[in-house]
Amino acid sequence: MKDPVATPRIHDVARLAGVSPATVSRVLSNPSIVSERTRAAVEKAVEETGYTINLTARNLRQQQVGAVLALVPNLANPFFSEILAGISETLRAEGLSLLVLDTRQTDPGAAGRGLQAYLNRSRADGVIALDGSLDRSLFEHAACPPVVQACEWIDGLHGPRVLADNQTGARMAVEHLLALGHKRILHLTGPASNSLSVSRAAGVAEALEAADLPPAPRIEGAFSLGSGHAASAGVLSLPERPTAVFCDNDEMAIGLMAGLRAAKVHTPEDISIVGFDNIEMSAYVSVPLTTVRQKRAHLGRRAAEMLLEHRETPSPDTEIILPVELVIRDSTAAVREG
Amino acid sequence: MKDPVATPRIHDVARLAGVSPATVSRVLSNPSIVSERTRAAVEKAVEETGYTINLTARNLRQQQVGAVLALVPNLANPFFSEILAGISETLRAEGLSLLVLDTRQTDPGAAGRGLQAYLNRSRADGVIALDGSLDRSLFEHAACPPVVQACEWIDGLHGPRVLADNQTGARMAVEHLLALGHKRILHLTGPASNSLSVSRAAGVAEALEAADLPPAPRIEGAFSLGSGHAASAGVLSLPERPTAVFCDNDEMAIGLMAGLRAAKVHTPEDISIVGFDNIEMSAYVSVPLTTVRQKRAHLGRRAAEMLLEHRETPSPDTEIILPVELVIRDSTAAVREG
DNA sequence: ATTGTGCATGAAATCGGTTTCATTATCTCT
DNA sequence: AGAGATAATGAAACCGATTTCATGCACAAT
Repeated sequence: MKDPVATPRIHDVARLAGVSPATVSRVLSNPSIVSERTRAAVEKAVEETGYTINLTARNLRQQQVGAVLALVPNLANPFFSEILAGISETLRAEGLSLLVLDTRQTDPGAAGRGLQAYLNRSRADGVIALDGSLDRSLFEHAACPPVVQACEWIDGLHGPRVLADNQTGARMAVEHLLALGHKRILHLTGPASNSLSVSRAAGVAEALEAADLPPAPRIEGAFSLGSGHAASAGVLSLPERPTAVFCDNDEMAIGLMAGLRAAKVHTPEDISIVGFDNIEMSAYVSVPLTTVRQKRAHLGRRAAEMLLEHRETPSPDTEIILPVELVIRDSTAAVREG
Repeated sequence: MKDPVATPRIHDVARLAGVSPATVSRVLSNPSIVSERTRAAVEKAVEETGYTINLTARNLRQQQVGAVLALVPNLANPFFSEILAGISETLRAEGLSLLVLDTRQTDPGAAGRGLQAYLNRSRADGVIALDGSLDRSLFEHAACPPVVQACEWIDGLHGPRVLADNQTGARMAVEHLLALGHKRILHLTGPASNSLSVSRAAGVAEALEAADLPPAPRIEGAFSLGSGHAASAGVLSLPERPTAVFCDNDEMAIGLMAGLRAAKVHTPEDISIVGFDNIEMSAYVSVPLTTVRQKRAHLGRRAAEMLLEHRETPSPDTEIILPVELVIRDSTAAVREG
């Protein structure tokens, strides 16, 4: 007693259409080389049987996987998920699947081990790395598929990248504060080793130097609401309280504002605040946030496109820098005291 | 001149270890049935060659894909990405990959068509559907892998589900408002047909009935910050302005507060607001939001576990309802006017 | 009429594992 | 010692497509 509705195979379609499996395959993947008569017959047979191709079999034969892996530091962070949305869009147009892996998820000790298993040509045709804190050695294996770095980058790892113009963004933010008369500007950074923090610090330094001002003091955060909130204590305890803070992302900026508000320090009257990223929420908080806009979905799309190109013709160290723009809202104002 | 560093195959390992490919395969997937001597030899050979298994080949033979597909309505929404994180965690422990698809991404017309191609046994071993707005017919095909619905559910679609206790959550929220003396309570809903909106409306009705109050008037939103913001106009133009609003999610609640604030209507003095979900941001907005907490990561984990069980022994219509809890913050206060 | 050219197609090899089945060696029990 | 059970292993079939290669045929050119 065999299964009465076993899913049809290419062989079944071939028999019904009175042709060989090879011909069916050709109709499906390269119709132009098949005569019109046969093509019609095969298409009819496909229709009748409800045949759908077995991708695993095709992939095995074609030595590919049909999927791209995205490595994100934190899936729960909307910042990354919007980039993912862009990646997904581009991949889908190519018929590729998107695999997602949260790099912070494994227990720290085994983190490398766990990841390594996924960085393999048999698991994905390519990798988009959104996490700059990973070790380059993870990717420097023969078995590792082509990698494109997006948004953040990994120290010393070669290969194509697509980044936002972090340095210019930070410079514009600080220039905006300078234009408002601020001179004591604090930089609330991400983790010190993070590539974003580094390049944004460069932008901050650039703007201050041009204005003949000393380097900005820094407080190190973790890109999270909580770390921004926690930083408020540090900001307020400084001997010379800053009149403005540039934050490495909007979440820290929002957390910081919440902390300052609790201490009766108002934005922007008492202190101006600038963020980075322009997350959707930034426009809806009680003091809409001045920030630097990155086009995240676009960044994701470009990363995916780059990966597809890179697979065809491996490009050495192409680097795409996407422009950013300053969005001025209500969290920045002219400095009050001289 | 052949490739000097072709990736090793199981055959190469077998030759080096002086055994057959079959034995190598056994060592890799079922070591206990191989003698200790041979096992050691094979493991040494694996080590030396740096062999990694070709998953596509294994999957073809084993008639599986090694991946689970998650369907999300909007990848860029943090609400879903946190559930994804939970799903990912469970899958990863099983060695399965997580495929992600944004269901709103295809052009609306072809939406079904595009999705259909992914709802196929050759693309995934199982599906976790987080989008209740999809049509059940998409899943009612022989070729569709087992489906578990999570968070939202699809009208008329059978199969296991894991949901938050939406009705109780809404009831608790409204009971909280009633206890504060509110009687004119408005319900800011998601799209009318959304399964979450429906069951939360039931909870609202339940609470009001128990208090002998008429049904709550409703305004329909779209679960977004923008739609919450837009709803403020509607709230304020009502002939009898409500003293409290229960919102179907935190984002709408935050958007609504922003809109009310702009109209100089203060929370909670002038109007109390309750949200749903307890997104991280809710604790950091200027008036920390009273809301209903769902454990999203946990929900994701349970959904994945359910799918794994369901694959082994298809369970009919198991439904898991996860408890929720009320988180009281600052956006609700006793009603001022009698 | 013969040879050459190109198109359409089928037979069979192929991708790289897993699994069945048969075989041999080893051990146990009477 | 011989029969039967058990364990370890290899040969070959298998998963389901794609692709190479060979073949047959129609048509054009000589």
